[in-house]
Amino acid sequence: MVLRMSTLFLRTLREDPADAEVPSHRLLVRAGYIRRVAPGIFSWLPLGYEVYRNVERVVREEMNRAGFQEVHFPALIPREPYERTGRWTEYGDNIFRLKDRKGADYLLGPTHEELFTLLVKDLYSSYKDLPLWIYQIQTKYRDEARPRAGLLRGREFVMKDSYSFDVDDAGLQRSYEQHREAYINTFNRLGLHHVMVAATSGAMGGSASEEFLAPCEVGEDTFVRCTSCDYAANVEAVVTPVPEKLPFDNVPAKHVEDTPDTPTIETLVNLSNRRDDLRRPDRDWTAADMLKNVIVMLKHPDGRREPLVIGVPGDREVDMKRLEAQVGPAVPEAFTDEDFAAHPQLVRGYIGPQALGEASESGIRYLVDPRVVEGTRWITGANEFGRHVYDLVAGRDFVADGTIEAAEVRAGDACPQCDGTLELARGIEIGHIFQLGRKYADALDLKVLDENGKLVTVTMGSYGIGVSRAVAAIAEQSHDDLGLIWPREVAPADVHLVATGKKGNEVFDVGDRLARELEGAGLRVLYDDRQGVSPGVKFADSELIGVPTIVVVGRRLADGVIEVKDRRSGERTDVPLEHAVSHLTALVADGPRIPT
RNA sequence: CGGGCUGUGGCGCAGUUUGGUAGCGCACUUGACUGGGGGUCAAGGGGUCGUGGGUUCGAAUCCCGCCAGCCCGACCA
Repeated sequence: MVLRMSTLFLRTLREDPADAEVPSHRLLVRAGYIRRVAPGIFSWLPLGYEVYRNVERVVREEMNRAGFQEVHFPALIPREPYERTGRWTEYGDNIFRLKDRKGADYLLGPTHEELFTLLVKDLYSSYKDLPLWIYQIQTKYRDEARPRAGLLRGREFVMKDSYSFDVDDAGLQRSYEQHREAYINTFNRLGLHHVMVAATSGAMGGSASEEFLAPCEVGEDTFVRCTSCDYAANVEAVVTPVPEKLPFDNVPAKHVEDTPDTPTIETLVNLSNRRDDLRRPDRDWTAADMLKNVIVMLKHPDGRREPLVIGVPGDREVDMKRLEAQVGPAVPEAFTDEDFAAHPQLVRGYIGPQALGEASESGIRYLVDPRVVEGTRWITGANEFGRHVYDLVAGRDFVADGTIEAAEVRAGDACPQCDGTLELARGIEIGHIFQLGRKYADALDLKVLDENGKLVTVTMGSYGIGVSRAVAAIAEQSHDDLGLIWPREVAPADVHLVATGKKGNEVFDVGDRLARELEGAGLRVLYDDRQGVSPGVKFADSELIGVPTIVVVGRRLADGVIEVKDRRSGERTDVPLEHAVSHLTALVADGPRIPT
């Protein structure tokens, strides 16, 4: 393959597009890989489509190698299957809906669990047919409230989604692990740095799930990793290590105090340390000694509204995303003035555990952070305006209805697996693997006969890789001030051949011949054969476009050499013209050839 | 859905405060020069100034409405 820049459908931009903020978006547009059509919707230009297809090819090859079979579903789907699983409603505004001429409802598929499940149900009915692993590479549609960052969060995007079908949990576990393995291989080949983190399964339902995140500042997901062991988790899924219970024999009995003008934790801490009658003898009180009780209103899918109070140490906020992950499918909403009016026992700013709990008079569910273990000693609201209670001991003076992982996670928090501490980082979600279990099989009645002739519900896994997003993730991880730097496997060409010299100069004849010879040797060549374009422009374009190897046929041709530059390191090597083909062939030997 | 910002040629922007009939850089066309880091000169082509209404002799500019886009947040396998 030789792409000649004199005729290539390409226009590079000298300046950044105004609507692009993140590096991948900026550079992909500037280098002429993609163009925006509408928010979150893009067209691929020739160079971009080369890269896209390379990513797709790697994903496909790795899936096939791991034993998955490729199928292909429509993107335009009738309402009925999604109605049966409840997702026609659950997805809300996030799906594109449309009607056909008869007025029947259709949607553009946001994901395809339903169709896969129904297809398997259509064809299979015996345990002998399982396990089954099938996948597709499909354009997906989601009407995102706010598409952003170019290809990173689009409304139309390409995803590889696969599904495993097993008779039992042990089978699902094997399928899941097989998938994890295939994903690691895939991302390694794509040159994507990635971490696997424990995740919550969110709206997909199911139990175990892990995400593959490409660490990167513009990533939308925050995750933690341990600085000394291999623990890593999405913040939503971080587990707080439960401290040992404390003895409380020496803690004074609880006592209620007047604490005027202490609407915030900070003012309460200050007052407690200032007043002799409240001061702690051994050390100062800190925010971590305060038990902060945050009230929210849970809205359940059936419309029911339920108040919930969450108790967290006063030095931490409640992280709404973590809370949502815990209470799903219910959605936490703010507790309004009317809600307070309806619950007079709750005094805003002075809520304390004594009035809480399902067994209490209020009957309001009270969940605490795992750090609030038996024996811990707290200052907290007295359920009266302007008053707090001191030396309130968990397990002695109050009992919560349970614990909840809703407190914010901070760098330096303890690792749940070892003695180490956690650090925070951001990443782009490039893959997600789920053990779905029987949610969809139940809803769609997918059963097979087991070896005893008994009907059993199939258990499923669902697995996704964002193919178009991966293009952006690679660009995000692999660029510099001058432009993109593609890993060889996905680069739009193996070598970027630049001929530079006066119009009609022999460099163009040599360039033409070299391009043909490289093509003959199986290399993919991007050839800058433009005449009358200054060398500066050509060099700048070659760096912007980001092909890993840049070959210059120019001034040094007089000495019988061409220059070979490594885009990433910037290293240059002079190579005698007669060795050019063998040198370059060896250089890209590890990379892909023209697919046969 | 809330907050902020922005809509002027393909791209990036000035012009709006103070109304006078649209400009700069890049890109594009033609010619000449130049030929190793986005080069120079000359001549060109291309714009419903987001949109609808209003004020005015006259509106990119002032007033009212609407639409769209971007960023932050909410939301989101």
